[in-house]
Amino acid sequence: MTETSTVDEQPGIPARSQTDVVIAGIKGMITDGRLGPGSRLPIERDLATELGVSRGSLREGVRALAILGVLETRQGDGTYVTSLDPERLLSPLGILAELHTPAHAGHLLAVRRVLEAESAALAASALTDEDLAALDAILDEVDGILASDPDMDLERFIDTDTAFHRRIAQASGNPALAGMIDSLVGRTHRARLWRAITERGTVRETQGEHRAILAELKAHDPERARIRMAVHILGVEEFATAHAGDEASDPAP
Amino acid sequence: MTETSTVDEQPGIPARSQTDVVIAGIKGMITDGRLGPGSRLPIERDLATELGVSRGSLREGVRALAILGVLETRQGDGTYVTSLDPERLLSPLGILAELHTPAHAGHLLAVRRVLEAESAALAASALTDEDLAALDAILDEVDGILASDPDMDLERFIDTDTAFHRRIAQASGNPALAGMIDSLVGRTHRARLWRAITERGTVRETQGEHRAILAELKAHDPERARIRMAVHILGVEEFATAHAGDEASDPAP
DNA sequence: GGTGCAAGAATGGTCAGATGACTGAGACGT
DNA sequence: ACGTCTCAGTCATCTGACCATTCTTGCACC
Repeated sequence: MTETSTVDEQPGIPARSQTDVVIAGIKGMITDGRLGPGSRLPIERDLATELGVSRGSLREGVRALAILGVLETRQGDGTYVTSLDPERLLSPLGILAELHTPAHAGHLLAVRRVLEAESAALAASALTDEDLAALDAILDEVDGILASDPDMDLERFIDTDTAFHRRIAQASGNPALAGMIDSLVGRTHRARLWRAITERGTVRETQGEHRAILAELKAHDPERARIRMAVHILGVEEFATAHAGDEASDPAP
Repeated sequence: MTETSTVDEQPGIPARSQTDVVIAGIKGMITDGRLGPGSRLPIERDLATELGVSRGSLREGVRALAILGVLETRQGDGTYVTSLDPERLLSPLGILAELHTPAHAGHLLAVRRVLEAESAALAASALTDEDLAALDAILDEVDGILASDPDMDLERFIDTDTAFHRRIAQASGNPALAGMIDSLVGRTHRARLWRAITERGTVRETQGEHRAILAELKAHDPERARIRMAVHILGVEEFATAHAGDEASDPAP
């Protein structure tokens, strides 16, 4: 049985399954420097032999690491280590945004509030005129959407909302922070669409709050930007906390 | 070819591979309410048939969702949806802590600083006498470790350090926040051990800072606790940012 | 009737082999 | 030099068989 020999070869790694052997083996290759960002792995057949597992088990382990953003497979070419950037490694965080239970919506929004307030504060000092013009353009587009009420394109509104938050997060200059916010904001489309549909008034309110945030960003005032962003998200957080028992009650700003 | 029929059955889901079909299919079962926390999935053979894929492809998809904390498989029993708690869904975040490149250590620490400062502030209002006694016991244990210098058990020191931060995060009352901190703190053992070994002085300094944090927590002063925690992590963040090019230079407080 | 144990059924875990789909490199033609 | 085609290499998928683990059920004993 190859499991015994594999455990012997890697003392301290309690391998519970062959797939765990694969995951631990590849992670070890990365941490010990044999593989780095962008490295190509040995072909499946050879790597399976090296790790003492079947090709099927190897594939299961590779698939797991792929969804974690560590590896990417290219059919016909090979399997590669990704850039291991925060954006890559944080993308699985979106599953939390998609699948958490309604009882936890408020908790998640509280985390977002903390992160996004920080990113707004950092961005206030870093935003260029070009960035600010781009943010202005996003909000101008929302004005256009609002002008077509009652036939507002709510899908488009959600997209602009996401773009607004994303742009600010990127301007923070911290890729880990931006990646985290991106994952938390970008994958809640369905719930936010639901809220926009059921509570039309929040669309205008959100736009007003976005304008207030942008004004402080333009003033390059970190603390005011932080406060504006925090209160923007706090409204929705309180809504979510109050409606934690409702079906699909996971709103977002 | 089953891929075509599967795409037809789930319009709007651009399935790129059979495993993607599986992942999207199971996620859909969760979001549309057919499966909930703790639910048992159909057996592999039946589920593969239902989704129109082979058992091997089904397994790859299940494995991917398992490592994301969405599913857990029990041999001989079946495959289950997890509790979908933040703790579960955030555990994959630890991969970021393990595999990010040194260039991003400072970024990650900055995120931790924001999150942990917030958790300290929340905890300051929520900590019970029992919690505070437990935190005191942790730091007393560290005093014992320090007393055995130069034969300090650094592994033990790292464990107590982790326990201290974890206990505070849990006391915040926000499981998403606690889960995130847990994932970011709990999986950086190797790098923190390296720092403790190479810079013995930081062990005493850390203990001093932990004592200061605990004093503010005992005083139930959210803002002072926030500041103490922030400056505690800021020191290491600045160290990491200054040594971003060094090998294994990912320290942590 | 209650308890414990063994056997069998159910189900996930693994492997091997075959075939299909895709990619990149090299050869060839213009 | 550039574009196109071919082929070898490699991942993607499927099938079938066997192994390992867990749970359920039946039976024996008290």
